[in-house]
Amino acid sequence: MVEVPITKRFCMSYTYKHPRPALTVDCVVFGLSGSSLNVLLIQRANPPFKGQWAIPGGFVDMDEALDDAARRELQEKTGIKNLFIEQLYTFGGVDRDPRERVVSVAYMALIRQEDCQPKHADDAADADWFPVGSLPKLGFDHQEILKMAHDRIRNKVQYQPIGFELLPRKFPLRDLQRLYEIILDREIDKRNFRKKMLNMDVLEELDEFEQNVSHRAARMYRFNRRKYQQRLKEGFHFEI
Amino acid sequence: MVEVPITKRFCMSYTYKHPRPALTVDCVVFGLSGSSLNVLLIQRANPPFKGQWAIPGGFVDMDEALDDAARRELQEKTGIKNLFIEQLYTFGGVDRDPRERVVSVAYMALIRQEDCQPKHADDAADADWFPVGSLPKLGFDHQEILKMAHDRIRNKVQYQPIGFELLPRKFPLRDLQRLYEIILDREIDKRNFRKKMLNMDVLEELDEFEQNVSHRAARMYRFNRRKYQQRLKEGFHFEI
DNA sequence: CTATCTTAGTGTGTTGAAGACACTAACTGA
DNA sequence: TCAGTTAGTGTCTTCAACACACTAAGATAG
Repeated sequence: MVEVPITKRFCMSYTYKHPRPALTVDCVVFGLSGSSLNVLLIQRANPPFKGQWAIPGGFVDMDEALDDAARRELQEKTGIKNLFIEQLYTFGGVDRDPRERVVSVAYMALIRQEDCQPKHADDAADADWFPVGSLPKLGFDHQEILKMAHDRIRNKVQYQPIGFELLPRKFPLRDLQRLYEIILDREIDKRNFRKKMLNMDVLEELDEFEQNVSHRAARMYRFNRRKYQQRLKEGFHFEI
Repeated sequence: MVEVPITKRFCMSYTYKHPRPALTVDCVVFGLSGSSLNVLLIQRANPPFKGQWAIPGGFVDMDEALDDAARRELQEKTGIKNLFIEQLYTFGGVDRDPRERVVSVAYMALIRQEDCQPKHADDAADADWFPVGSLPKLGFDHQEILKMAHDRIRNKVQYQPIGFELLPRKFPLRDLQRLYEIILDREIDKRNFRKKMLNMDVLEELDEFEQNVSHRAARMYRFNRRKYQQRLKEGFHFEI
């Protein structure tokens, strides 16, 4: 069971008694723009699937944990450091990659889209946001990964306060409601939504209001993580 | 990105330009006995952690998908072929294994415990069932894996009909209730339980009764997967 | 065969949350 | 000051969750 690289220094190659799959992380990055939930995709600069769009990803270094690899990858692609990530699923079909066996640990990340200018990494011809409703054809099994991520966010947003990761720190309730409407793809009654959300008592009512709107300005709120954690301990469950 | 083994035939070794972690699957196998939820553990025959208990696992072959590796592993350890498995999480901390970097895809399996005689594989000194409430000290990060599996089954049993995987095909409602009481670790009201369960209309009422009991015999039921699938499409949600 | 023991099997009332629903308040700009 | 736009608010109905206790059926022992 013990396999040690026998050559390392001089020829930079690594030898094992048994073959090993390559290990990568792939990240489905969600962002929210005015009216749609979006995914960050990169356009592949190299074969296979050259020119096609795919979700960003890369190899796991030997000295970094999986989460760290995902974070690094995302920082390279988006420039953002401390974003919300969560492991999604590991895809290990034998022929996922036409070149060789590659096992990929997929992550999901949520990001405040306005904070982020997609960067063109050197392995990408382009990088851009696409609404989840109208995605281009994707390379590899990324369609499947994306579907799983979409299912996951749609589910999870309903019982964990992860939606806030997509909004600015301070937001009017209208925007929070819109977020849920976009992700869940259904209309929500304004009064019931406010009642429920405010009753959970995890939002902080601020003495600030929207700026530069040509109508009554809405009050701003902020998610209070401290209060949320505390309420969790009291047996509370976030639910929308 | 393209790494091809350069030697293969003669010395049976595999060389890559970059180092690769070893890849394993580990399985948390749950079974139900009279009064407790149990986990199948093996006692390690070799270092590291020799003599300590651990969850069964092994290396992923190059020509098998991850799920297949988990199934194979389980068949080797329990002799059972078609059991319920579900991918849990992938553990990839840098120092999980003292020998070298090992990334492990953890699975959860549910099994009808009475159908299963744990087999002593050659890498195990022993194999046995332990109640989740009183586990021995475990090697590696298996404590953490097990906790995650336990959390997962406790959650999932409430909104997916996976509990049936732990029971014989035909069972009295009492046993089903007991299953939930054991897994959720709380008492459930008999009338409410029956009302709810039967109203979901996914159980088949059989014309069979318990045998060899010294009191009124309970009617037997069977989970009807076909009906369940059908009801799902109608927008139904299993919930207990 | 009768009494006792044990578990199976059943219905109702109360309470609280979810959801449907429409108007007034506040601010802007012409 | 009037028109336009969005913010912000309360009540009623309905349905599911939960609490709760007795009768029915079969087995066994005297």
